[in-house]
Amino acid sequence: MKIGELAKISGVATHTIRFYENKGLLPKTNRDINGYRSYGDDSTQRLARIQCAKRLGFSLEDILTVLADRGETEGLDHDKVLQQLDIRLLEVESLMQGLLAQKDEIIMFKQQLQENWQQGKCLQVVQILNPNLTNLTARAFK
Amino acid sequence: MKIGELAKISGVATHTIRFYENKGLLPKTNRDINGYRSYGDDSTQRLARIQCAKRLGFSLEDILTVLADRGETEGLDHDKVLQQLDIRLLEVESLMQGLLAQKDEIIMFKQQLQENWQQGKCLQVVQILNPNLTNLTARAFK
DNA sequence: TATAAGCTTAAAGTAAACTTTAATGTCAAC
DNA sequence: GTTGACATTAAAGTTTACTTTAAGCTTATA
Repeated sequence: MKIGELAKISGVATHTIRFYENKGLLPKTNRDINGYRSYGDDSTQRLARIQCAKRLGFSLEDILTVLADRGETEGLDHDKVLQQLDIRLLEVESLMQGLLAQKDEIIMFKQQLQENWQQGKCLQVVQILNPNLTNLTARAFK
Repeated sequence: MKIGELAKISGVATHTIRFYENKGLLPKTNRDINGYRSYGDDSTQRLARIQCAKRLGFSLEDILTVLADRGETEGLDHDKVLQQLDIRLLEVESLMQGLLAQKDEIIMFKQQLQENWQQGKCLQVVQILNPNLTNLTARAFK
């Protein structure tokens, strides 16, 4: 399997796969005579694991650390894994609270705006908001 | 008022204030004879507006765009501002849904982990998680 | 008078997870 | 035999909102 096919199957772009290999997230794979990377089915699984860990909220750095530790004699500690998941859970909940606060703030702002345009303390802010704003992207916190 | 005092009052660090000035978010201010920046009370308001817009989820870029447009004859369009707020509201809700999904996934993962350690499809992933993980930071999506 | 705190600048560094570039090589099809 | 799709590399670029650094003035306090 060449890198393009793996990319299609896994849904991960070719350059991302190479990037992962560079980072050490994926092992160096065999090459065909022409120098092209040649993958087996285990590669799909490996990529799937990375995607899954990402969905759980772990960074590539975290995953890398783990991969580096593989092959050591010791197994993984059940409780410690649970503990890490709990830490992440708290983080996620905290993020959700932050977003909720922001949502409320926007809603309140909208209400005030609809009630009295051009007046009041919070409306000073309106004066710096402008209809031509674009590029609103995901920026949730701080 | 020197920059340090403004920083205390506004809760924005001195280097951040200079950074904002560089970006054009704050106007170039008067200087004392010694070259120090000298601020009036309007600066606190200006900073407060920026902070408020940030709380609503707008980026510095967005805010900058707006500030650049100030001084033009035309006022702001009530409806368009509302529209922008709605867009941001949708974004925030989408982010919240993403986090909720992640939370559920972690919880399910935990359950499976507690039920049967070392077995099952999802537990393959556990095998790459490791107790030494640190540096879990806010990474919610993709 | 000495020391510490505060001010000045421009430029580079930081984080994360890629993406893009450039310059080139290989393969399958028409 | 040429076109187009796919492969290779290392290195630099992207994004956002700062933070840090370096090297040097100025001011207030003891």
